[in-house]
Order: sequence, then C-alpha cells, then structure tokens
Amino acid sequence: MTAQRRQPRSRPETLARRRDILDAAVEIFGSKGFAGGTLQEIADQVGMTHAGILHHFGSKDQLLIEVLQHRDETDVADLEEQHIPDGMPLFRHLVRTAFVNEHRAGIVQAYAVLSAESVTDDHPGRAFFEKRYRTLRSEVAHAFEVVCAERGITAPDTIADASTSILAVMDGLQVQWLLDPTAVELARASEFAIEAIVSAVLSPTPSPLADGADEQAQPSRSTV
Amino acid sequence: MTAQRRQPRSRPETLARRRDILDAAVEIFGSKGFAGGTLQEIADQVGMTHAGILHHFGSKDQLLIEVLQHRDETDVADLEEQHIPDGMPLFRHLVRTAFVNEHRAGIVQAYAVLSAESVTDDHPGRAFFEKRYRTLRSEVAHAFEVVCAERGITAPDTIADASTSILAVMDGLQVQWLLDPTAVELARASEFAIEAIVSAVLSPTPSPLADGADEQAQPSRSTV
DNA sequence: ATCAACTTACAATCAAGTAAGTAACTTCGC
DNA sequence: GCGAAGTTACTTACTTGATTGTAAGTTGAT
Repeated sequence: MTAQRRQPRSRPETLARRRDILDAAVEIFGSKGFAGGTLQEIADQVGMTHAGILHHFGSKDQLLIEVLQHRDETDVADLEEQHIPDGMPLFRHLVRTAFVNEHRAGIVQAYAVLSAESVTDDHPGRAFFEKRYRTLRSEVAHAFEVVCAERGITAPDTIADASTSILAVMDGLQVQWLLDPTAVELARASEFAIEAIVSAVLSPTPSPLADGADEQAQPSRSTV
Repeated sequence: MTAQRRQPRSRPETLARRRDILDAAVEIFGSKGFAGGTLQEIADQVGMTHAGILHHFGSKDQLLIEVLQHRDETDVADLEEQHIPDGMPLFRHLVRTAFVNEHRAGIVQAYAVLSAESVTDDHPGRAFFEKRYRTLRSEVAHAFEVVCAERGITAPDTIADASTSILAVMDGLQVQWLLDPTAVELARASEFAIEAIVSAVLSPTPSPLADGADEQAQPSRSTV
C-alpha cells in the first residue's frame, strides 16, 4: 500500500495523459471485458508500455475502479449539469438517455459488460455497481414518490418494483441491442417500457394474467 | 450419411462424467466468468486434471458451447415438457420462471454473466446468445399476437418492443438482484413488470410522459 | 489386444507486477 | 536567473506464476 499523501495532481499534461489512459481502458474493457482485456492492449492504444500504465494507476484493479468513477463523473457532469431532474422530468430524462445511448455503443457496451461481470467473485467493480444501482434506484423511486404524491397514490412496494424494473429494462435492452442491433430498437423499446411501467404505477389495472384459466390450468395463483 | 461409427457417445459412465464436467463448468463460469474461470478450477471440482477435461471437450471454447447447449436442453426439458405454452399462459410461465429462479442463484448468475460477456469480441458464446434471444423474442411475440388477435388489436411495433422488453426486464432484474438480493425482490418485481408491459400492449394509455408543464419545468437549455 | 479415459510432463505464451535506470521538468537556495 | 537537487513520467528488463493446449504413456474394461 503506497502512501497516499501526495501533493495534488498538478501537471495538466499528466492529467490529460491519465484521461487518455482511462479512455483507452473503457474501450478495451468494454470490448474484451475486465478479465479478458490486458494492460498491454490499453498501453498500445495510448502508445506506451504496460509498465507506464501501472506507473499511473498502480494496478489493473485500481485502473478499473478509476475508469468507472471517471465515466460516472463525466456522464453526470455532461448530462445533468449539477442537479438531477425529479418527478416526471426524470422519466423523460431516462428516455432521452436511451436515445443518446443509441449513438454511443462503446460506452453502453462497457457498462453492460462490466456491470454483469461485476457479480463474479471478488470483482473489483462490484462495490461501484452495487452503489450505483442503489443510488439510481432511490433516485427513480423518489421521482415516483413525487408524481404519486401529486395524485394521492401511495404504494411503496409498487414503487420499489417499478424503480428497479425501469433500470432493469434499460440494461437488458442494451444487451440484446448489442447482440443484434438490427433486431432491437433500443430507444423506442426503452421508451415503450418506461411508459408502460410508469402507467402501471399511476393507473394500476387488474392483472391481465390473473383471470380466466386458458387451456393450461395452473395450481395456485399469486395476485398483487 | 449418418456417420454412426461405433458407439459415438455410448458408455453411460462417460456420459455421466461429461455431465459432471458440464455442471462444474456452469458453476465456475458462472462465478468467475468465461475469461476469468480456468480449466484447472473446473478439473479440481470433478477431481481430475485439466488435461482430462480437454480430452472430453477438446478446448475451452468448445466446453463453453456445450455447457450452454446442455443447460438449454435440460431447462427446456424440465420446464416445458415438450411444448411451450402460448398466449396468456406464456406470460404466466415467465412469471413462474422468475419465482423458480429466486432459488437458483447459481444458474441465474451463469446466464447473466455469460450473456453479457458474450457481447465481447470473438466470444465463443455469442452465436448461442444471439440465437437464444432471437428465439425467445419470437416466442414472446407470438404469444402477444395470439392474445392481441383474441381482442382484435394489431400493433406490430408495440409487440416487438414489448417482447424484447419483457426479456430485458427479467435479465436486468437478475443482475441487480445478484448484486444485492436484499434490495431487489426478483420474483415480485418481475411479475410487476411483466404485467405492466402486457397491460400496456392490451390497453394502451396515452403516454404519461407526453404532456408538459409539471411542477418542475426544466430550463430550456436542455442538451439533446 | 484394443480402445477409451485418463495421467504426467512439457511447450509456448502471456499477464501482472517489480526494480532500476533515464531523460525531462520543477523547485529552490542563492 | 541559474545550477543543483529532487520529482515525475516514463522505459527496459526481469520475476513469478498461470494458462491453454499437446504428446506420449498407463491402466482397466470389453
């Protein structure tokens, strides 16, 4: 463990170099995964040796952590400018994000690959993604609370399920889209699903699955 | 031209051994990913050397392919017994699958990790997952067509989006659930989301996002 | 005796990380 | 403002260890 007290990262060239490395790492980890990508490949892309990368980041694990933090910071800075929208605008923001993402396959792939990989044993990105989803879920849940309050609706379980589900569809659609972009309309499907889920929270309908035993009789049913 | 050379795969012990290896491989690839898991680890779990595994499967890539095929076959055999349900029962079947999955974290993790990893360059599982999603999407779409036909609804785009979305939520929920099982109610959320999407197809409502002028009018300098 | 199912032994890479050196740039005493 | 001293940003070279795959030999069953 290296002593962390250093003078603040001063040189602007150095910071630029670090950013180059982080960008290259996003690309490599995105296209090969964390376990599959190598420091050599990242180094090649920025024109240095793999030891040079370790000079800047100390280890491959640390590099991944900083990649994730960096991307998160720049995304938040770019898209949300200081404050996150809330209530209905938050949902519109998510839909807009899906449209933007349709033109950013590289970053989408990095998140898709790394988030799923992070559930593996001792993955260095795990803590990041756990926290990320926790934060996102509560932001979406808060938006739901706002719009529900406006309409006098109270349904904590529904809000919790709807919040996770919205994030889940967006992620799941990305994977299918990456596998076959011609078969999946990422943005349109995201919009459809988000609207469906928001509608289900705001104007709950009787479960379409609950009624009439069709040809297949089933033992017991669980209703909401 | 059926090359039925003498006992292609006959010995029962050998088949059992191959199954053991496949089971061990699911566990290792599920917990470490394909790139991160090693033949050595799989070999240890079945009590042989890594060369023994290569004797049976030829290469690591081939092992993965057979793992995926094998799991798919046994899943289909177990759960669907000869014929896939259709129409509304298909959606009920998907919800039931989510409930079952809540008790099969190992297999859920294997699919979640490997499907996302398969979008990486030259991944040996890519063809499998492309085909799998294509098949699943068209099965779900067909179920939608059946229930829509019963009700005189026609909406091809909506059906396409809804079909991908249903598979997407299920997958996305699994990732979040694997990351934090205490924060996500996998089965309940899956049921909620599937019902929401089915409802949206059967009784489309005006988009809750479309109208403007909520309390939070956002500044017009929005970046698109 | 033959063949399948292994094992041991080895080949060939390849990866992450370390150590030590070097050139350029900063800092600072004066 | 200038040279020494230190620091930074690397490189080269190496260590350590792992990993897939191959080849050849061994054993037990048919």
